[in-house]
Amino acid sequence: MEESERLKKQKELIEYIGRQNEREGFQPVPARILGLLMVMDKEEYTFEEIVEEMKISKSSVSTALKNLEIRGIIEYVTYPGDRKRYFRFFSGEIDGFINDMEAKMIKNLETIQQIIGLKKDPNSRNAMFLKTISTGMEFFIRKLDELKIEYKKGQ
Amino acid sequence: MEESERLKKQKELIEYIGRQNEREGFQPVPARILGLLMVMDKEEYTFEEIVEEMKISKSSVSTALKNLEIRGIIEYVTYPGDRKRYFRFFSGEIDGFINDMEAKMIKNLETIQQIIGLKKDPNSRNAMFLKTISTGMEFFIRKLDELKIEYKKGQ
DNA sequence: TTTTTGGTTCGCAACAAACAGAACCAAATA
DNA sequence: TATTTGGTTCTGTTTGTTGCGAACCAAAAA
Repeated sequence: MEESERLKKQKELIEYIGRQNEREGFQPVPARILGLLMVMDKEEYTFEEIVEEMKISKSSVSTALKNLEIRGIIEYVTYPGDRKRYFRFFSGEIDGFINDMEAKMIKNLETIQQIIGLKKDPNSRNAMFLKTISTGMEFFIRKLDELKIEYKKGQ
Repeated sequence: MEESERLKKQKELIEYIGRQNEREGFQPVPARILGLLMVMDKEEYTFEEIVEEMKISKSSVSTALKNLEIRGIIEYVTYPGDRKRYFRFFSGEIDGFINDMEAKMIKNLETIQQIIGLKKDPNSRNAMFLKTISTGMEFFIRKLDELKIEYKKGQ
């Protein structure tokens, strides 16, 4: 692939990732900055460089970076004798990814069990449905834990 | 637990589920209606009943119900000689839940692989990170498929 | 001490989302 | 045929979100 072609595709991918991230609850600006830091060949950007590259105001970039950092999605490093901060993508382990998923499932499971616990008739249509779902979720959560161990060993 | 106490807890749970659902991208009104249909002992509500119970305008209820139905989260039934529609929670199988999760993972995986494919230096920090994540995700996706089969057999 | 650098914070304007009210409509009933 | 029922659709208001510019600030450099 030609250089210019590759660059163009990278830019498109940033925009695509931006939209994906928006669906995950990110605001437009952080969503795209995250894309930038993941996709480009240059993997460490200063504040100023992000402002220029994305043509976003300083204030928005400032807010966005803080936001992403607090969430633990990016980090910054500094170099001796250089006051600038260099922002980069912070790769969580796959574990983090799976744990998030699991945490969500567990939260859902707890809610479902609360619903069941509050039903007058434990054999009502919804109660039965929810019990089935609950059992299934318990199964998958248990297995997910096993998989995490299996994966770690395999490494 | 006393009846009135139970009812109060159910109402609180509806509000809680409402907030949870909002985080998943639902608007406030559909989010809470869904809670209502899951939690209450009365498991089939007419349009009019929802309007009264939730104190929401007809227009909002109308939009919300359509919304929830299109997403396949609720359904309605009718009874002969009764023009009203009775809305109720539509329980997807646990499979649906897992499939959603898997679909998301696959989409993420594809994006990650695109990023890697567009890197100039395939050994850059981010490229290496992303490869690790990618491998991990492939492992979990594969295993998830196996688990689905195992679970079905077990039933 | 003054200026520059590398940002942060505040207030506001533009825009988008959410909801209510009212008008509307088709099917059933009187 | 006229009215009621069970909703739907349209429009305007309210509310919330986003992002900018400008003012600001602390640390470093001049």
